[in-house]
Amino acid sequence: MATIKDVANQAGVSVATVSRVLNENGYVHEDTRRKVEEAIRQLNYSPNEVARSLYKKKSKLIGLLLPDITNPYFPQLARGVEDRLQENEYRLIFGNSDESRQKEMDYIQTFVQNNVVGVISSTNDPDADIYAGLKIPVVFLDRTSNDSPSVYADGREGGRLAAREMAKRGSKRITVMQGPVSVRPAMDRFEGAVEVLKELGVPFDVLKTTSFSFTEAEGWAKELFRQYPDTDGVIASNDIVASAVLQEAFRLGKRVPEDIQIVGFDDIPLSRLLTPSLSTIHQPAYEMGREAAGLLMQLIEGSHVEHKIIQYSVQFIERQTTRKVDYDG
Amino acid sequence: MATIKDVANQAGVSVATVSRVLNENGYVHEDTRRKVEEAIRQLNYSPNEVARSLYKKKSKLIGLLLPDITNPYFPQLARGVEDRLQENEYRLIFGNSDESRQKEMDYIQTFVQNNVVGVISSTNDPDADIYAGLKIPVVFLDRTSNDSPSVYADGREGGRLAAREMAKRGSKRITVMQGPVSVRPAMDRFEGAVEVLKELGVPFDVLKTTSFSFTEAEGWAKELFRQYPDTDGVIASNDIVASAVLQEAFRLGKRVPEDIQIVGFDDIPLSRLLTPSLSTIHQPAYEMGREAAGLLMQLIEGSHVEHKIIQYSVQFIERQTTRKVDYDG
DNA sequence: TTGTAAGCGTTATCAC
DNA sequence: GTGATAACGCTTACAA
Repeated sequence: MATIKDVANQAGVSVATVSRVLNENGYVHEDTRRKVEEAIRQLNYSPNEVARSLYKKKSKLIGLLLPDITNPYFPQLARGVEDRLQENEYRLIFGNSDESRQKEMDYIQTFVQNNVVGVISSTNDPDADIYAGLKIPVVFLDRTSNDSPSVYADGREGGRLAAREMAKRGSKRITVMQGPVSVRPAMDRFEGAVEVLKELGVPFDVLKTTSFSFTEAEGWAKELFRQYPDTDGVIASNDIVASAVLQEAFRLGKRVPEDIQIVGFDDIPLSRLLTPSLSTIHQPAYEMGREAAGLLMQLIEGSHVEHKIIQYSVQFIERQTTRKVDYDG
Repeated sequence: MATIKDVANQAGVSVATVSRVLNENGYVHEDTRRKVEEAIRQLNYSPNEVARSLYKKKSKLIGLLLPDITNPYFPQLARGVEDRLQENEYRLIFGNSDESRQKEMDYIQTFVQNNVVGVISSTNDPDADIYAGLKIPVVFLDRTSNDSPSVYADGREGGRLAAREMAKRGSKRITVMQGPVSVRPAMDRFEGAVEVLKELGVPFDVLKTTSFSFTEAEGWAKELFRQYPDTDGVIASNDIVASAVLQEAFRLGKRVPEDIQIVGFDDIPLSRLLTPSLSTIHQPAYEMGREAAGLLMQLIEGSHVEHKIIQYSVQFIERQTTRKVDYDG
C-alpha cells in the first residue's frame, strides 16, 4: 500500500503538503494541489486510518452492541444504525452480547482499544460502571436509563395497548407472557399489560419465560396451553413467541382469532407473512436505529443536543389474530 | 486512558520491559514482572490496539461483508462467523452491501484502511478486481469462485432435491421461482430444479423474481398465482418468498399441501413456526459461518490449508407444506 | 535481564 | 505556500 510519503515523492513535495491537500486545510497552491492529486490517483493512494486514528486519538469507528442479531427485531435496528452512520462515513465494529455481562465488557473494552468515537448499545444494564466510565459518547438503543442519551419505544404503553385491544375484542381469560425480567422493554410491556388488565378487571394469568430464542419459543407455547388450556387471549412477549403460540393453538385445534386471540410485539417483517397474519404492537425499529446513530453523531461532533432521550410511540397493528370490532371502544 | 509509558513509570521500569510482559516474549525477571502486572492492574491499563496495529501493520480486525442482514438467513451466517472469531479474539468490522457494487467497494476500502487482517464476503462477484488486488486473505461465504477459498452450500443439489421431492409427492404442474440472476446460489438452485424437472418430464413454469426482500415477496406471490393459477407445486427461491406464497395460497382458498405443495430454501428459524410449517432445503448457515471464520484464521496465521473450498451438503426438511410419502422413491 | 531508540503513517506546529 | 519535525502508543532490534 502506498503511503503519504510515496505520494509526496511522486509529486515532488513534502508529506506536509500532501496532508494539506488531503485534509483541505492550510494553504496550497493550485498547481501543487493538482500535482498531488495526480500522484494520489497514480498510486491509488488512500490514507491509513490507523495512523490517523493514532495521532488524532479519534477514529471513524463506532461500536455497536446488540443482544442477538439472530432475533429478527435487531437486524432492523442494526440496519438503521448502519445506514445513517454510513452517510457520514462512520463504520461499525459489531458484536452480539447474548445478554452476557462478560461478553459485553469484552466488547466495550475492544471498542475502546480501537479508538471508537462512540458506542451504541442495547445493554440490559445501562447504569453499569462500564458505561459510566467511558469517555466517549454512548447512546442506548431499545433501552433507557435516567438521563443518558437513549432511543427507545414506549414499551409500557405497548403493553397497555395490547391489553386494551384484547379486552375490547372480547377476550375474557387472558394470558400474559412475561419475558426475561432482566430485559427492560420486556418488563415494561408486561407491566403495562397487567396495569390495564387490572384496571379493566379482566381476569388474567401470567406465564413467565426467560428468553426470546426460537428454539425455546415452542416450549413456552406448549407450557402455556398446558397451564392455561382455556385461555382465550394471549399477549405474547414478542412476535417470535407469538408465532409459536399461534402454531401450537392450531395444533390443539383452536381457531384463531375465534377461539383465541393473539398479539405479538415488535412487528418483525415475518409477522405479516403468517397465516393468519399476526396482530402486533409495532415498534419503528429501523427509524430508531437511524435516530440513535444521528444522536450519537451529534454527541460526537459536540454540537448542542436538545432532546437526549427519545421515546418513540408504538402502535397496534390490527391483523388477523385478533377479531374485528365495528364500534370504537 | 493510561499508556504503556504510565505503566512503565508506575512500575519503575522502561516501556520495553512492560511490552515484554504484555507480549510474553523476551526475558523478564519474575520480580519485575510482578511489579509491572501490579502497575497494570492499578492503572487499569489495556494496550492501545491502534498503536499496535500501526506498528505491526496487522490488527485483530476482520471485515465482514453481507448482502443484507435483514434477510433472516444472514444473521445466522454472521453469528457463526462472529462466534468462531471471537474465540481467538478477533473482532468484526461489519457492513451490508445491499448487492451494490459501490457500497461493496467502499467497505472493502475502509477494511483495508483499517488494517483488517482478513475479509469474509458474500459478494456476487468474487472475481472482481477488488478482491484479486487484496493483499490479505479473503474467504467467500455462501458464494464461490474458481479456487478462491470459499464456504458454501450445494445450491444446485438443493434445487435438484426440491424438484425431486415435489415430483415424488405428486405435483404435476410445478412453478419454479427464479431468484435474482446476479445471485449465484439463487441461480444454482434454479438450475438444479429445472435440470431434474426436465429429466423427470414434469411440466413446469418459471416465475422470475429480482429480490429476496420481504416487501416484494408478497408481490411475487400474487404474480405467481395470477400467471399460473392452477400450479400445484411451488419451488420458491427462499423461505421468505415461500412464506408469502403460502399466505397467498390460503387467501385464494387453496389447501396446503393437498392442493398445492410448497418448498422453500434456507431453513430460516421461522420456517418451522409457520402453520403449516414449511418444508424446505436446509443449509447449515451457522456452521458455514463458523467454518469460514476458521478457514480465514488459518489463512491469516499462514498455516498450511488443506481444503480451501468447502462445500456443505444441503438437506430436504420434510414439514407440512409437502405431502407424505409412505414409500421410498 | 533491562533500557534506548528507531520506526509504523499520519497531522499539526513552527520556521522559512 | 511549503517543508522539517515532533508526537500519537506501541514493538523490536540492539546495546548495555
